[in-house]
Amino acid sequence: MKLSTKGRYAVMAMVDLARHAQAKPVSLSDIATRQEISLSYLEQLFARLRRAGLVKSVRGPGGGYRLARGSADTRVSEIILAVDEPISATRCTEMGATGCRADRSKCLTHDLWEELGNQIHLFLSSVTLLDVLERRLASRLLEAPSAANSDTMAAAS
Amino acid sequence: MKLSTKGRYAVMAMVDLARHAQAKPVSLSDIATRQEISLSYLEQLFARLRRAGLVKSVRGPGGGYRLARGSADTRVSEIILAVDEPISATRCTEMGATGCRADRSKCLTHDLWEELGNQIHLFLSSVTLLDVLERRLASRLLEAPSAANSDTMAAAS
DNA sequence: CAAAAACCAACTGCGTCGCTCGGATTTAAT
DNA sequence: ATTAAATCCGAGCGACGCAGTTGGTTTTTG
Repeated sequence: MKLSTKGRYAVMAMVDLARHAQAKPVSLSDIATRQEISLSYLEQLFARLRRAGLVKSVRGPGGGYRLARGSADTRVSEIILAVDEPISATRCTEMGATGCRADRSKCLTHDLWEELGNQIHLFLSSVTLLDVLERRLASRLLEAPSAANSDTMAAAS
Repeated sequence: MKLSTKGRYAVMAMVDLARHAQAKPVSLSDIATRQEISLSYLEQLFARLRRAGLVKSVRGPGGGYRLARGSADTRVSEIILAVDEPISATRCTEMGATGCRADRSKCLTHDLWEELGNQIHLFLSSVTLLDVLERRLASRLLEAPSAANSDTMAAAS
C-alpha cells in the first residue's frame, strides 16, 4: 500500500464524483475545475480507475463518469490501489512473502512493515466514499490502546 | 508522516544497532555489511539520527554509535520522522492546518488524510525497538473494529 | 457537420532516492 | 609519532516517479 499524493488526487476526484452524482454523468473538466487538478492528469487517473472497475464512462457530449458501484460500496483503499504503481520492489517489498534478503531470511523489521501495511489497509478499507462525504471518520477503531504508556509519545508533527 | 524506503533503512539500521548493543559502540561498517546497506548512505542517515538525539557517536578507532536512550524507549515513529524530509507540501500538507486550497476551505478529504496520519503515527509510536527485536507487534490495537461490515473488504494486497 | 466529451501516447521539468567519491577530523593502538 | 579506524562532511550522479503538457483520435449528441 503505497501512500503518495497521486492516490490523494484520485480520492479527491472520486469524492467529488460521488458528491455530484445525479442522473447525468460527471465530466472530468467539471471535476478538474472544482478540485483544481489538471484535466489531462485526471484523464490518466480515471483511465486506471476505469480499468479497475471503479467507474464507468459515457462518451460523447453530455458524457462523463459514473461510479460503478454506490458511494457506500467504494472503499478508499481500492482507489489508492488502483492508481498507484504496485511499488517497484526496493528490497523488503512491503508484502514480500518471497523473503526480503539475498538469503531467504526475513529481515528483522519485516513483521513491522507487514503489520503497518495491515493497519493502513484496514483503516482505508473501512472508509467508503460516503463516509468521507458525511464526515464519518475519526472514532472507529482505536479509541485507546488500553494501557501501554500513552503519554510518552514523540513530539509528533 | 512520510512513508518511504528511506525510513525503512533507518529503522533496519537502528534495530540492528539495538540488537548488537554491548559495552562497545557499534560501527557503521558492521551494520552496513550485516544489513546490506551502503556505508556512505548509512552515514547520512545516522547524521540525521544523531541530530535528532536518537543516537550518540564515539569517534576514533573502536568507536561507533550507541542508542541515546534504551531500546525500550526509542520509538519507530521517531526514527522515521528523523530521517524523512518533512514533505515539501504538495497542496493538502498532510497536517496542513493552514488549509489546503486557494480559498481557505478544507478540501473534502482533509479529515481523511488527517485521520490516516494519526493512525499511522499512533501505530508507529506504539512500537519500540525492543518490541521489534522481540517480535511483539500484531495484536495490540484493533483486534476487531467491533461491528461495521468486516467481510466486504477489498481484495487486499 | 460541429462540438463535447472520453480516450490515448509521448514527452518534459522536477524532486527525491539510494549511492558514490573524495576528502577532513578525531582518537585508539602500535 | 605514525598508522589506521572510525565518525564527519559536502558535492554530485543516475534513475525513477510525479504532475503536467501537447497533440492528437474516437465516439456521440444536437
